[in-house]
Amino acid sequence: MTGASTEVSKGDLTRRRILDAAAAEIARHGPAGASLNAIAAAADLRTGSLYFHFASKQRLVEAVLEEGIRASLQRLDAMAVPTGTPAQRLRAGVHAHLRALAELSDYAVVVLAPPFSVDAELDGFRTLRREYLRRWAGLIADAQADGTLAAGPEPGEVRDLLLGALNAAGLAGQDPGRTADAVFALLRLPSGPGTPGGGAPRTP
Amino acid sequence: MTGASTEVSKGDLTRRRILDAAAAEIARHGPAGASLNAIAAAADLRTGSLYFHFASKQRLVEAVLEEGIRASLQRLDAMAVPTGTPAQRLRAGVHAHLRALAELSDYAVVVLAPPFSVDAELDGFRTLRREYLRRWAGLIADAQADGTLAAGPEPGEVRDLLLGALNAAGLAGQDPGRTADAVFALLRLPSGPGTPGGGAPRTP
Amino acid sequence: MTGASTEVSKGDLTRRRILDAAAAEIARHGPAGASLNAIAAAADLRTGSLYFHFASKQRLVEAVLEEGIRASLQRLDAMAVPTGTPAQRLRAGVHAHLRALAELSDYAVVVLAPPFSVDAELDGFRTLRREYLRRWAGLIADAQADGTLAAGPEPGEVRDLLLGALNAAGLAGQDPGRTADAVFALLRLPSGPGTPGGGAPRTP
Amino acid sequence: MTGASTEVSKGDLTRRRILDAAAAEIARHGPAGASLNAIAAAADLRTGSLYFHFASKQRLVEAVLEEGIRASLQRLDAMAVPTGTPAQRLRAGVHAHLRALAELSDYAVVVLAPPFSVDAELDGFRTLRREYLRRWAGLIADAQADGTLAAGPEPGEVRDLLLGALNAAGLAGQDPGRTADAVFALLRLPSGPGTPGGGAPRTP
DNA sequence: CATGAATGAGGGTTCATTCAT
DNA sequence: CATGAATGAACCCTCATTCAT
Repeated sequence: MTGASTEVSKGDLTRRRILDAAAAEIARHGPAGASLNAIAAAADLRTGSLYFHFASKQRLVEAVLEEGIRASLQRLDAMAVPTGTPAQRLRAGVHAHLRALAELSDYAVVVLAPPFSVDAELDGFRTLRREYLRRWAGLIADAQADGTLAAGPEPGEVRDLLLGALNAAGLAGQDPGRTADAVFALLRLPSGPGTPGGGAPRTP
Repeated sequence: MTGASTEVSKGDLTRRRILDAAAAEIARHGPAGASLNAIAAAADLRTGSLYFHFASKQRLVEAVLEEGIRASLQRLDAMAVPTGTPAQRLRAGVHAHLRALAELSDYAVVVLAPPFSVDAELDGFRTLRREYLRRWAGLIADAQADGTLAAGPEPGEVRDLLLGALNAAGLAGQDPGRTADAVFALLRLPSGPGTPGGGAPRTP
Repeated sequence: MTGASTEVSKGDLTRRRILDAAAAEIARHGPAGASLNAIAAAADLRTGSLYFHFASKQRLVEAVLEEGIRASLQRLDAMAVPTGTPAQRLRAGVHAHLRALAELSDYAVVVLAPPFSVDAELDGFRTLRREYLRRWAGLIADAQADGTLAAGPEPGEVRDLLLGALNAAGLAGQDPGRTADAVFALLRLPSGPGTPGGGAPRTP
Repeated sequence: MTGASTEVSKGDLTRRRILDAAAAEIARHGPAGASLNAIAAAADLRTGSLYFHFASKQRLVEAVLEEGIRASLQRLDAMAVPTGTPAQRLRAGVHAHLRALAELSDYAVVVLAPPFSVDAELDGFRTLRREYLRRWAGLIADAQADGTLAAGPEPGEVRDLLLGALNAAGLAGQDPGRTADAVFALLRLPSGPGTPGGGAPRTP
């Protein structure tokens, strides 16, 4: 054998390079406008070599989308843990989402800006995205239940508005900390003692 | 007779058909992914004929973008008139924007979903868009000045968040009236007597 | 208008050039092995230009096949007219088929040598081919009925054997007249007065 | 143990699997249209592994052709033995050819449907094929000499017609026994006592 | 023996664009 | 105004082939 079981093979590294290049291309030109030629060039490969790692452009796009939503979900799970008050958890969720936007950059753009033709089956992506949205709806519902957020509108509606706001700021390149503060202020959330450590966690 | 100045010529009608078809194509596949063949087919023309009306694909895209932002600006001007309290004007602006989203459909998608490659010069579009954003920043600043909105964050920041929220709801096809109510509730705006006529204007 | 109604347009001429080039390519390499690049080059066009005249390679192949079987059927109709004795008509059919092979060359090869992947729908072709085979089965049945051919085997079986023999000779480039004489001799058909004019018609 | 000379090694088995898969692919899509990827997949190998057994696609095709003609020749040798009357030997040859068509299936198709691009050198195949055709010409000449077949046409001509007829029936999947009977009837060969054992040998 | 990974050439197809008619 | 016809570049993809492991 050539190494321990946790070793990343040469193929895995290439695959990652392709994914990164694809995320950048798709972020810039959309799924339909993204060029495999450009992606291959950015990954330092000939175009045909992509097909050793992904069966089609469609599959490559799908992998990028999945990767993006998977990483976002992971961040949300890590921060918005089920302990704490609804307000605390809501604030943590906001921070997680903004962090994902900032850290995943191209992947986030791809995932979050999808009016355009994510038309195909993409089942893996859709499943993960639904899970992400469901998680958020839960956070919102709890916050509505204890009065942190206005109780009238449906949780799904509120979630769409909130994520829409966060995405717009994140895609525009706003600093996550500032954005979080602004959102909390607009929503009239008490900013003080809710967050452990007395302040909003910033991205490192 | 081909004379009277207010008459819409055959050419103008064709131009409009092309614009509508282009807006739909771009909304579906993005500027890069939109096909002139498909646009021409939807407008009941041969592809080459497009070039009588628009000098290039770039110019056609530009015209669609301009048309979308122009119509949005027009709606904003018509509703958020400089009379009334800041709160009233803010509420009117929200209604105008949601209305534009609902009524302009494809054009709105094109204008509002812009991470992707609006790469070229597009000066006309950019000028109008800047004007639209400036107008909104004004509404926000006034609302912050009288306490309707939290005063901490910068007006531009707030505007991006607010429009981001509205766009997300609008693109998702939410009912404008419901969305407006939800937004006002979240922002803790008094919903009652602020709006002339005693309630939120709905789209007809 | 630019000319009389029977005029062949520039497009029609190009279409014919493409068909001829395609027939040659397909005859040489089979449908699957035929290259649109090569066909376009032989027709003095760039590859993409083919698509103005044919929607796909599949459609082009289909058109070649149809053209070949159509021309064969036309020759059969012209020669094996329903007057005359069964023997006369059978002999005329043989001459017509051999003539088609000789005159249509590439088209004939394409039509007659089809073990390979004529996999798609090709309805037009199949209909014409069935008609051609039906016509031949009729000729054979009549010849069996009056003793010209042995009566035991089914007409369809005999037709397949006979056409198989003719095709093999034709594709090998044998002279049609010689081949016809050989076939008649093997089948012990009286060669003399059966053919109007006292002999087998030769290709000019 | 890997030793004994009659043992089939693992490599030989793999080689056979490749040949079978190649014959099927070529039969379906022609030599030019056949894909090494598909062949490898059908043989349960990665594409690159084919090159351990065959130096190139060309060589693989050549091996399939050789195998097909070699097996046909072997059958002809086994049945059309130089004892017996010319008529008996002709009949035996017909049976041998039809049997080869039925039993070799894909290999037979590949060998017998050769308008398409057997373009390369393929010396082994050509030599064997020439031998096969020479053998047949001998059978025919003898049959012409004793009046079993019409004496006019050249033996090579007759052979092409006869094999063309048999191939057409064989490729169409006709039952070998029926086909043989039909051929003998059409050629007015006495069907009775000529065949040893009093009847046409059928395929088991 | 076989695979994983890559390559360059070519495959069929669609693209935006041009221009004579 | 609009079309028919053509083009060259780019598209996504598959090919046969190589070679280190």
